[in-house]
Amino acid sequence: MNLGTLLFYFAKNFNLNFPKNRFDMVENLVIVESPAKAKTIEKFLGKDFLVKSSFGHIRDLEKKDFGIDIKNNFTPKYIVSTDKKKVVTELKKLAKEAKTVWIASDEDREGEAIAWHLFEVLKLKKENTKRIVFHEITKPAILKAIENPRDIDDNLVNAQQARRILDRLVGFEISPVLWKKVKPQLSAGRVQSVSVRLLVEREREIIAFKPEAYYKVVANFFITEENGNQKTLKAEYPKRFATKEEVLQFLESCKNAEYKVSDIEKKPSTRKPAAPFTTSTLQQEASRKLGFSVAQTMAVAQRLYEAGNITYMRTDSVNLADTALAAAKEEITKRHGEEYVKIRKYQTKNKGAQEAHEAIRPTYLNKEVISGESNEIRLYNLIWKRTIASQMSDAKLEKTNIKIAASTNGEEFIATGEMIKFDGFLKVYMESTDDENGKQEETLLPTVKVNDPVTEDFLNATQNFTYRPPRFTEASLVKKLEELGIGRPSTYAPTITTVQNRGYVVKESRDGVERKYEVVNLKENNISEEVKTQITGAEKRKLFPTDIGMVVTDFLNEHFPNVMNYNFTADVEKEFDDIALGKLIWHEMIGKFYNPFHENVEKTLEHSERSTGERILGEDPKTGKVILVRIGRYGPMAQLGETPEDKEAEAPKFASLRPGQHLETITLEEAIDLFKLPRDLGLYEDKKVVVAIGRFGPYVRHDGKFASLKKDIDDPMEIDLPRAIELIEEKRKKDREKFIKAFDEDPDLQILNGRWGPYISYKKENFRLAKDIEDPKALSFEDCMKIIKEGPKKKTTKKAASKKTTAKKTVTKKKTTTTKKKTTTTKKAKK
DNA sequence: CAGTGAGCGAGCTTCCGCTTGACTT
Repeated sequence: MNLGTLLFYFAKNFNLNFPKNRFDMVENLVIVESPAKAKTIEKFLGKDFLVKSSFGHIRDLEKKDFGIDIKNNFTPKYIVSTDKKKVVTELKKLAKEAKTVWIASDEDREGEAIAWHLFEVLKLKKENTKRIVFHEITKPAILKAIENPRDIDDNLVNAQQARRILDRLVGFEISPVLWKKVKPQLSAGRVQSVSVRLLVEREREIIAFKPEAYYKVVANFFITEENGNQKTLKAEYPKRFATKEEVLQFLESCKNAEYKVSDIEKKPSTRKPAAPFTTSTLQQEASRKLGFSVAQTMAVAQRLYEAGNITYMRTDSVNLADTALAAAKEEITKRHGEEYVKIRKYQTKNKGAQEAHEAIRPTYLNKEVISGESNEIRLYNLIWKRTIASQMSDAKLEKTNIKIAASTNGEEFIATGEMIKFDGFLKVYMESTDDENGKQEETLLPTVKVNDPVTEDFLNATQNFTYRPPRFTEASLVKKLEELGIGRPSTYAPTITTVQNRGYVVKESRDGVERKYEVVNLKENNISEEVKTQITGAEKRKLFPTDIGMVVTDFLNEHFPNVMNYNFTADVEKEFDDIALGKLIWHEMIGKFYNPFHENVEKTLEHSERSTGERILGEDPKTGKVILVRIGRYGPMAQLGETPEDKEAEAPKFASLRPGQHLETITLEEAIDLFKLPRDLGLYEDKKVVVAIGRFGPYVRHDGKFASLKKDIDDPMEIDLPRAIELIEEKRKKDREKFIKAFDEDPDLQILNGRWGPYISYKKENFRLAKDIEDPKALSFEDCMKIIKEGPKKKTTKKAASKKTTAKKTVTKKKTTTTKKKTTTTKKAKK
């Protein structure tokens, strides 16, 4: 070790641990939940306080035997989570040395439980342990908290234990029922199952929806203002027509009409700014305005939080600290003037809210722009605007209706416009809506008086269709869950991931379909008709329930209606509140739920049928055999012929459903088509060419080799022999190019061309070539062996882990997808 | 990488909430 490294080593340790851990005994140890919070608080408290974090919960129920002694008043068995052992050891040591331990976990049910677990696990003593709480990370709030310590609230802790145990019981008792009755590896839970139910019910409403046509009439007028300016005025006829006959009749009655302004109405109105962000509203707005997924929003917000730019991002509170209110007032006054300031205290409307934190806001409101990655800048900007706007004056608007009457039939058209009299908060921020069609635009109306004449330009009646209920986006599902009081800020994003991982839900974009609509015009007393086309039903990044999601939901609805009830969470929350108040004993509450629940589980296991979502579509016209669809071992499938009782009989034929086909909507004709494959196309080079659909989509097979059909270009039902030969030849060419070099020294060693460029293949392991290698053909045998030896060491352990039995295949698959996700986030972080 | 859908049985899966840390096909 040279002098430089020694000095560095010394300096590093001196700064971090030296004064507090080694020489001076720690006077005060403060434990919070989040490390970023610890850093901030340490600054406020000064030298006598060491602030550490528990990284959330440190213990959880054991997984074996539910971690609950059911027969013994549901006594929980907790164990320190493996990833928390290190933290616990460190905290234990520090707590032993400290004179006073301050437990400053959040002031809510979970926070109180964390405090209690810490007390138990760290073997703290009552005399020198103090429980403190604060809702905002400001110096006055922290100092005030230190002055007002209290004891751990056992009732609140019990409420949390009841919550935890209930969730474990529900999840771990119902999931195994699904493994037996539907499919292994499935899951059910108080939150996830209801989330899927929302999607399933909405999907069925959409399937059942029949659009109804109606006609809307719009008129375009010319008008000359007093100063001589000619303006156009667009007005709508307030009534809708159901049929074209009525439209024609109405337009006929408008022929030769003269028009004049018959009435002007002016209505003042005000608009208020939206409350500061909570987790759920941030996710919604970031989705609407920035196109973020909820997970993405949380990841970006986490980075902003860790950099000290915003307050905590998992919160259900709309409250702002007084210091923030004062800063907002100052900022707004400075930027826009005093008349734009209106300090407001918002109150949460959500019943389940626990409000342990502040709303999400910039730490320093005078910082309008931060430095960082582009998504961080954008999200911060959104938070800054929303926070500032929340403390600004109402916008004052004036809504104007101008009515225009036709001389022939006395009917009136209405032109509406909105004028902003005072912009107020609109100067900074405008909340978006989920409404897909209703994009309103500010329209400025011309200046007119009653009885002013107007001239007709044209009238047109456009055929419209009633719109089906919208599908959920991630963010709108979160909004709905929050309204129902289901889930917490820390679980919204993970819940959406879970239901997708279980295969209950997919997030997809789907193309719309063309639809024709009619337009009837009246211009210069001539009625003409035209037919136009529009695209309808297109979806962008929406959540769709899968067939398995639907089957599981139906099964759970039938057998566990109590848990699937949208009010279940709200109802048990009331009881948790009573436990927290000391009015109810937690294990009695759990017992009351559990006994009938468990009986139901047993009954279901014993008596209920296996659930496959089977639907009989009809008969195959060729063979007369039944055609049905159901969920099979490998997913949704169609079956031709009964499952035979005795083994002598002819076995049924099977075919997987194609992407986009669903158990509930597939027609008999579509199912019959599925059995038209495999198709024999003929001979090529004296060998059969067959087209079929496999696990990876449609393909042609020839001479033992496979070539995929081109997506969106080739149709397995239509493809002919010449095209198939084209694909086979293309595949052959690709295979030839794949091979770069082999070696006489060792036949196991090859250089190949892959999807990610050239790579070395050696005994079934692949090694990437460094980017600076220009000509892989020039590599010698020794060069390759060197690359193999220097290849990533960790990889071997990874490989070993994934080389388990085939039964584990799905598990390893899941693992690789999560690691993929992780790498993309780290990549982003680096940028 | 490519036509699976039977049945047996071992051993596994699974919940919600609180936090952050990770390593390459």
